[in-house]
Amino acid sequence: MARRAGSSGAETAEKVRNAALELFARSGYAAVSMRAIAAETGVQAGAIYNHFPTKQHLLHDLLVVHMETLLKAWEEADQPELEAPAALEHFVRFHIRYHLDRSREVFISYMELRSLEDENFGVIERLRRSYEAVPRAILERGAKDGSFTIIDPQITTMAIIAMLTGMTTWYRENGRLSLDEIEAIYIRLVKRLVGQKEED
Amino acid sequence: MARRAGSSGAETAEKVRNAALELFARSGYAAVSMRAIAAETGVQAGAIYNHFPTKQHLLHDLLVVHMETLLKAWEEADQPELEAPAALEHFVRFHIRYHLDRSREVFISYMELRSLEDENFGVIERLRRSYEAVPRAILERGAKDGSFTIIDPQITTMAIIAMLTGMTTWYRENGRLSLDEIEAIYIRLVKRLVGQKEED
Amino acid sequence: MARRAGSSGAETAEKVRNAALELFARSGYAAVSMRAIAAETGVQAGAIYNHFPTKQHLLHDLLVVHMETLLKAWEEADQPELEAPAALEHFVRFHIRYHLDRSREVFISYMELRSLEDENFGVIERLRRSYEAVPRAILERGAKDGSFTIIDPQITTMAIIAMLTGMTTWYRENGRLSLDEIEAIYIRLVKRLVGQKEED
Amino acid sequence: MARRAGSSGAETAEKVRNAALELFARSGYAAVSMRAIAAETGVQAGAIYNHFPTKQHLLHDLLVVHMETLLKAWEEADQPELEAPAALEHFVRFHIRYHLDRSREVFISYMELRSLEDENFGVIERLRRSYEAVPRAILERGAKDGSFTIIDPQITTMAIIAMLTGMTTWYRENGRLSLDEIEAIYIRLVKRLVGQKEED
DNA sequence: AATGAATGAGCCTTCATTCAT
DNA sequence: AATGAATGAAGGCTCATTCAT
Repeated sequence: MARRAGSSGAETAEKVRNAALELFARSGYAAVSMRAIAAETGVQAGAIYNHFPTKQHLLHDLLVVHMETLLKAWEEADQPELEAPAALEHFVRFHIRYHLDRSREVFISYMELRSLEDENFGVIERLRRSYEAVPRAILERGAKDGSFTIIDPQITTMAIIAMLTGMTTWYRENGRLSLDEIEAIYIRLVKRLVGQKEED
Repeated sequence: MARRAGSSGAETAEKVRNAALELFARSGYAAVSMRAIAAETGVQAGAIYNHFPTKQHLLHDLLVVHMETLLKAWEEADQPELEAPAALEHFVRFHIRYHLDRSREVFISYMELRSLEDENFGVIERLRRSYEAVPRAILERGAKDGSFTIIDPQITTMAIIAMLTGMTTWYRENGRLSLDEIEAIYIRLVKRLVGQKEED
Repeated sequence: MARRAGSSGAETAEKVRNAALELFARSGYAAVSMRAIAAETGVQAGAIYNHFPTKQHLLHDLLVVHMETLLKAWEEADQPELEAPAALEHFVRFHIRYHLDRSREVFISYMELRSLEDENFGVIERLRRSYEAVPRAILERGAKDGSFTIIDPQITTMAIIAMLTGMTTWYRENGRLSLDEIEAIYIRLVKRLVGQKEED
Repeated sequence: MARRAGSSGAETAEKVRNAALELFARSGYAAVSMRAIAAETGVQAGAIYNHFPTKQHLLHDLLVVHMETLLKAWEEADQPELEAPAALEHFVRFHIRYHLDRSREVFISYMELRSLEDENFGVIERLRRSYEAVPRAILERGAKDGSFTIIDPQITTMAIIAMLTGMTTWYRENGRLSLDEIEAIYIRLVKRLVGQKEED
């Protein structure tokens, strides 16, 4: 049998991307075989190669798309007119929601950097830096206008990102706290980190 | 030739453990072959099986030893008589130093949990919980005696650990800040997270 | 898009034949993929199957066409009225020129016989025998009329063909000797093989 | 099962070489799979890699060993004190006997040069030139001392080698002529090519 | 007549593991 | 306790071929 009626290229590529995302997140890039991805996608392994030239390209593609989507999502969410405190809160909300929706992407984009070959690694690394620049800029703005008392902008940025992203590790839909509650707590924790007085 | 003069069993086991640690940390469990570990150790692959029954056991062994050593190290470092604020500072220092010294163990103990088969997974997970109980207990002590204003002990614990451990990701020996400086910054950040007034 | 404007069926079949010829000669039948032939032709692999039912048919077609063209070319070149010595010289000239022009066909017709499935093999083998009969008949004619002193017609025939065909292995356009010079030398060598006195 | 009692490394390597030789000669390098070689050898495909790092190395090894054995065999057979005519006859006998004994090696050493990667190709090409230098030197010696009347030493050399080697293509043990008879015929043909008077 | 997507088999190679030595 | 050779299963990828479009 060749192509089944009704299947289209773009559709398969998307299904492959999804299957790979799920499996890479669950078991790690190296532990997932092309055959496993194919099985999850509902095609033979060879068919994947009509859409991605190598397994490495597939990972790269996943990571690039994730980072670019993240950056674009922020661009759209960004409200540049906000003062630093409101901007920071806005960013935290955005980051939590976005990363929870895409926990698999987040996970592999942190875990599988080492699985990328050199050149691909650089591309992703640069995109990631772009994203880290977002909270950092807010921190520096708040530091300048006196609304924050930052200890060290660079380290505080990394601390905030690590703290927020760590959430994807343990968050469960039916846990003790609702997402809204968790979000509220994290916002307060971040305010403390940047030395902003709490109103409550 | 069987055994090379001067090599003893325990010595080889240790060299294997070291090689595996290094390689797992660099490339991930699934991406590292027994042959690669053997090559790094200076023996043939078959020889590893005189010391570890399977690759999975080797990983398990590494993680158990790491977690147990960490717990034992804390037991020795622990100064139960300290008040909560001093105890927290003590813990932060301990955690940073210990984790920086063993960044490879830390890394794989976070990354390769998923590579563990079910039973082994449980063992490590329990040990990890034991360690997380340490800062959590300090937080709760400080909350009770009024020296901290904790928002949520559970989340704050996870936040602190994520924040501190994240450091292993970007710390470089010759970076902008010395280890002492970084440590001092992190201590201040942690104090903020627990709502402790800064003396300085 | 289906067919590109300006391309016609017969045209594509010819381009495929040419590409296959080139690639089979360079790398061998088994080492050349239909995709490679398609790429060289400027179409997708599937398109080849509109012109040749299988890869094996393509090879067969190439060899049959080559042998038939060769035989037909000889039929046209043949000058039956020539005496044996002149006929032999005529044949040598013909063989060298023809084989040099079609070195790729010659090469694969000698190399890829083994890649042919049984039935196809027989067809080509028979055509080849027909061609070998040409010099052999000349030799026997010359032997009978006393102009040659043949040691053994069969072996001498094979020796002449091997000798002449070997040329395609090392001949280079810009070598030490021109084609005319090489031809002259080979004619003299062949005359020696058949025991014909040299006039020069 | 690991190793079967009684099997040794060198033994297996030799069996692999033999199987590969046979199969490469019969079907060509590209058409023969490692599995096929393994099956013929009586091991699993993976076992071959204990002896040869890649399929390409296996081919290269086969060709190098063949050419070196050939050169060494000639060194031992060579009788430098012989006059050119006797030396040539000696060489022809040697070449025919040796090439008939090793027709598979001869065949692939001519056919599979193109299957060698560049560097490997160079090694074999050089060895081959060394061998071609042998008859050429004899021809030049005989030309100088007047026992031969060579038309062109280079081309005559190639012609002789092509003629003799072509024999491996059609020789059958139970053919019309015995090996001794064929040999005698070829010696006479070669003498004609070098312009030596026949005594008989 | 051509494309693009798919299949199912097969390829070279590597792997965890075993075992005679 | 180590080597070296082997197994059997898999892994990434390619291939000849098919077929809906």
